[in-house]
Amino acid sequence: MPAAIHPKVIQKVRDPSYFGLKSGKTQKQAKPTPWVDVSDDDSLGKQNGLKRKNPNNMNGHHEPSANGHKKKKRRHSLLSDDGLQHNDANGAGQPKKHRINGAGPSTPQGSKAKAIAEQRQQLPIAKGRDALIEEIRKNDVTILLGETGSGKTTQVPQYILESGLAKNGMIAVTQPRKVAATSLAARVATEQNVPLGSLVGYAVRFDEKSSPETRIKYLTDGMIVRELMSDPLLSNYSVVIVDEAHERTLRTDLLIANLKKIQKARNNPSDPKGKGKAGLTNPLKIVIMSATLDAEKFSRFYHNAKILYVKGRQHPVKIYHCAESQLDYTDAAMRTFFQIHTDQPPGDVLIFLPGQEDIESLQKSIDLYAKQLPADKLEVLTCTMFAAQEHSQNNKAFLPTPPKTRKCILATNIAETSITIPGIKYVIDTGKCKEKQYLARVSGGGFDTLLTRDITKSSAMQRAGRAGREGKGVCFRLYTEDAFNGMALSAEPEILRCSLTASILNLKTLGQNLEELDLMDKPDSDSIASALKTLWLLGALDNHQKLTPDGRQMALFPLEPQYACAVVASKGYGCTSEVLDIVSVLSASSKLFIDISEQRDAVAEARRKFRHSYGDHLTVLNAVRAYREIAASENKHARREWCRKHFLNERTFLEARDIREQLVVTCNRVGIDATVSAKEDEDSIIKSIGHGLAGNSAFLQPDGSYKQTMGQTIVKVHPGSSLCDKKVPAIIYDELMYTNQIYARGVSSIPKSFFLSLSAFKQRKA
DNA sequence: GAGCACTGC
Repeated sequence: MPAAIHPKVIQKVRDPSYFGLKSGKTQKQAKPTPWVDVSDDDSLGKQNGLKRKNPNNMNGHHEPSANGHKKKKRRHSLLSDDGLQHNDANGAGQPKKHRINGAGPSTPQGSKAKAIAEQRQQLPIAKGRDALIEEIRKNDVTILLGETGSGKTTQVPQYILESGLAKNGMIAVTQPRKVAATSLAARVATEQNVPLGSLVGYAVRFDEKSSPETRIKYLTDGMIVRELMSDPLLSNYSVVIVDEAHERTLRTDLLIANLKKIQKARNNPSDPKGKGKAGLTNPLKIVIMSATLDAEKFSRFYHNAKILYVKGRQHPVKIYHCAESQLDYTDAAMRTFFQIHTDQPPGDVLIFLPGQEDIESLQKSIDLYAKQLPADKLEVLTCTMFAAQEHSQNNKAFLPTPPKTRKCILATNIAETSITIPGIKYVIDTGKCKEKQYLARVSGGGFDTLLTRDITKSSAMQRAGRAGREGKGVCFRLYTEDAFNGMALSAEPEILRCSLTASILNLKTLGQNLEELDLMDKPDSDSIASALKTLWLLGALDNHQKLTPDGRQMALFPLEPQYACAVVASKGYGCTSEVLDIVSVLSASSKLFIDISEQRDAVAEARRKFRHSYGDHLTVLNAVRAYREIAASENKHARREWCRKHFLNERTFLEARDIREQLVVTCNRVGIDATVSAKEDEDSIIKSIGHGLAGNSAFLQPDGSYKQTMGQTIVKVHPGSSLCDKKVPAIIYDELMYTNQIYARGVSSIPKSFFLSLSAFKQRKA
């Protein structure tokens, strides 16, 4: 047995005959196929809602198989002569549904871009254009339920613009992700035949292309929530389109709640906060766009707003479920892959797995077995894809598949929404994902968990859909149909499973209290109490939960409140420059230190060069300083090489540089001199950070463990930390993460006496 | 002594 193989792989590897590969020649599998076909040939994927003929299928309160029957009847009763579906007979409690396909022609733009105009007209939504505009004209709030490929995100803003519905302001289209906002804006600018940034623009963090002529603006949900802080009525916009609302990101939820408030104020002339006070003459139109499932919930939230439905364009995907549940999903995935490989026509395979560890071990198993395939078979090329992996590695999945080869991509959720890989014909869905969940604890400040769990129905549908982007596809689910039916409909909204500290701080600057806000889903009181306590500890709120002057400053920084607090505190310690260096790296989206499992020793060796005896925060500072020195003297290529050699992620440095610039601007605004440097006074730097992380601290116990200062939890220093194995009297940490144990990550040593001075400091303030 | 899905300002 090859010595290089990871022990976990050996455990998973079986006799090749297990899936029908024997001594160089292929044969029908020895084992009966474990799959049960649940879709009939004429309506592929119907039961899973991938090719929905009935919009009501998507409300998902019933099991998919039962659903078709029950609701079909209702749908027919909704049909009327004008080609729209009216839902008048269904009682007041039910939201109204209209089908907008099949009405009215649309007007092509300009004669030059004829091809583009034709393309636009081909989109499923084009037929419903006039009906859609009419509904938006008549109603303050419209819910648009559009499937993948309907064209809603690019077309609806243009229809609204062309119809003159947004005469008095811009049309905002919000997106949860930056890439979506920028690329959609570029696409729509092309369709309008204008330069990007003129009539059509976008605004995302670090990047904005817009001008006074901009009428359609794509922006991230985070961006518009920030805008809310300086313009609480969003007076620049006359239409706000919330796209991908079903994802229920924290920021989308806050936006949706505020939009309700804003609309009431702006559309009601007698409201003192509305027309009169703000001098606004333009009422606000809201369009909520959702891909699946939760449309009725949005409708209920907005006083039973009408739901419009538009069909998508997606190739049929045939779905197979396992006959029995699988104990080992990586092993099942491997058997399924080779079944596809031996029995099915050419086409690339995408396997969804929960995390990096599974991906790497499965890749090894597949590669090992692929070598034993008979020569007349297609070659197997495996690619991996996960967030922590270098970009260049992730991008390999996009390269065209070489001739006589079948590509097998092993990916996490990254391939579910964020990235679309072309050429996928087969999807293997393990039914598992990892999800971060915040466990609020009023004492000790709560911690994150990151555990493998079952996916949701909408996630399963999304994964299957990845096989039908370019043609007919097949999806193999490594779980039974019963298991599918038992899955939750969609993921819990983010607001129910993350720390609310930052949101509460931001809302406070708007004079709002989260617990009083009319939210679609309200977080539990523990979560709110824990966040309020943290903000009080940071000195952002006083004893009456009122925003302090420091808190007002903290809210202006695009940082976690803990780090914003550290920046504000750094003014008193004279080390703002260094604190900015550290917090900008810590708030970058990817980690600075790269871990490559095969090169563990080399990684540890390289890391030693930056290691600081105080711990991880000053280790980061050392790395930043070293990079800055290299960057000053070396060219781009040498910089990249230096980063590679030291297992540092250069993209993190570059992103941190952008963040730092933004923080400097904020510092200047609130009167903090960002150039003040502590030079070698490292104690000051740690103390500044300590102000932010005072709630995240633990003392060494006589038995050598660390116990929280604010709670009873025993925490372990994460093995990736520079302080792992070191015993120091007191530590502060960036976060607690529960995986197998409760680990403190991003750990620094701090003098115990600091906490005494801190409480004195707090009393002085109170 | 052991491991980490994905976003956003």
